[in-house]
Amino acid sequence: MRIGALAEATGVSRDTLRFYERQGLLRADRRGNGYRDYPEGVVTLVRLIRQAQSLGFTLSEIGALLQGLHGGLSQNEIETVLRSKLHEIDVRMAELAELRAVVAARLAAACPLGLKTAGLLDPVRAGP
Amino acid sequence: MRIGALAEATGVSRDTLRFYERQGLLRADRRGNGYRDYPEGVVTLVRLIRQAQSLGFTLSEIGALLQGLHGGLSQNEIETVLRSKLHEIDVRMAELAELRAVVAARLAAACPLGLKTAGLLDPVRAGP
DNA sequence: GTAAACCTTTGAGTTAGGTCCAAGGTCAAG
DNA sequence: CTTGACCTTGGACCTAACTCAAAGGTTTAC
Repeated sequence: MRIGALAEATGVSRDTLRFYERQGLLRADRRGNGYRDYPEGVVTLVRLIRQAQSLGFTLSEIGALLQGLHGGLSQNEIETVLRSKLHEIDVRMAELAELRAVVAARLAAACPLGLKTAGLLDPVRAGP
Repeated sequence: MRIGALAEATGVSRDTLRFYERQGLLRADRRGNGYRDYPEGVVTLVRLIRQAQSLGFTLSEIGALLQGLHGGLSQNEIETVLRSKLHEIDVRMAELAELRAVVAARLAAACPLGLKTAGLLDPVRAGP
């Protein structure tokens, strides 16, 4: 698969794909003429990168994860990386749940406002 | 409250606090000598900003939300903003749950690898 | 054989979100 | 009345993650 097709298939620009390669996230074989030739499954990989990214992981974090998955690390190291990512995800999810509760409470309270006098953006409380 | 105390209380640098002010996220009164004087509740506000930020909201998104909360928008507009934020949070949470499943499945499978031959980073499947 | 649509590289520019620094004003303590 | 810890501004600089442009090689289509 050449870069144009990959760009087309993933919605990620050629420039960005080349950028990801420089960052070590993607790898491509080369044809005789110097053109990149992406291996099978690269579309899925690019999609995973974008997904992880949209969730706040940096490219270098993703790179570390992929290095593991790519066989550069031992079984044990891979597990460690995955476990720590899992933990991060759980933390993020908990934070999101918290933020959601704050926003939902504000919404439920129809937000009478008094930003200065009330506790600004404290979670809405029950009692007086 | 002066800027140093706020920085101390929130763990956010003075420079960053001034930056947030330029971005319209924070507001401070001025004392006779020109020093910023932050109103009550600002610590909570800064913490909320950081929290939202850590979840992938941009400063300008946060700014829009705060404009609403700050009374610049009508009750109705505020509700709309909050509802749309709530929706975004829900989408994010769903995405996170998905990513978590992928990573967890990889981990459970102890990731035998074969990145090239297997579907790279597809969720691990059951049957053949 | 030439035009269009691909591809290559290098290198500069952009945006977001800070971070640092210089030059200087303010204020409490000794 | 100086020292030190505050504060002010303006502007330069930094990293991440792109994005674009220039100059040129390759393939396919006519």
